[in-house]
Amino acid sequence: MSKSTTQGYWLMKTEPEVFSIEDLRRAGTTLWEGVRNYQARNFMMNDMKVGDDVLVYHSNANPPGVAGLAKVSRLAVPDPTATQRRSPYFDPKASAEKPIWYCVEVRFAEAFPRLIALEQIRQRPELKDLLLLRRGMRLSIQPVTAKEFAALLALRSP
DNA sequence: GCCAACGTTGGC
DNA sequence: GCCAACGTTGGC
Repeated sequence: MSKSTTQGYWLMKTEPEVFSIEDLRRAGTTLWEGVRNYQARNFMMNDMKVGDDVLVYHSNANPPGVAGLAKVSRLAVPDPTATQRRSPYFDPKASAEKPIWYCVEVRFAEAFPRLIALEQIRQRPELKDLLLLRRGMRLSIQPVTAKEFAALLALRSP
């Protein structure tokens, strides 16, 4: 895959106790630091474009679900935490010359009045193919189709 | 806290 | 390159 010219849609997981949609609201923008999985990194490095829509998903939460929306605001740059010795995301194999890890910047767009709960998503037939619902799916950054994005947004208000 | 499913590591 | 051991993810 490589960067296309069409609108892209993504789902990005975050643990709300670490960084929630409200944290993103306060920050305005943030580098999506700490991704240490090659497949997820490759999505950020190769495919995510400024203006792509991002569903912010709260994982390891009670209940888990999509908490809000963001937009990609900057193309991937080296993840600064990879070379910060005191960061929990420090990777001794990374260096300024060979950063290994990259991250995009995202900008807060909206926090949903109500979480779109995982359980609610499971019940929607039009979302049955969502990667998130696939058994054993742990990928922290996932592509979403335009139809799935629209179907998810339709669930955002009661 | 449990544990299934997955990714990574490292010995061979 | 195989694969067992280990660490992590994340729903429950």
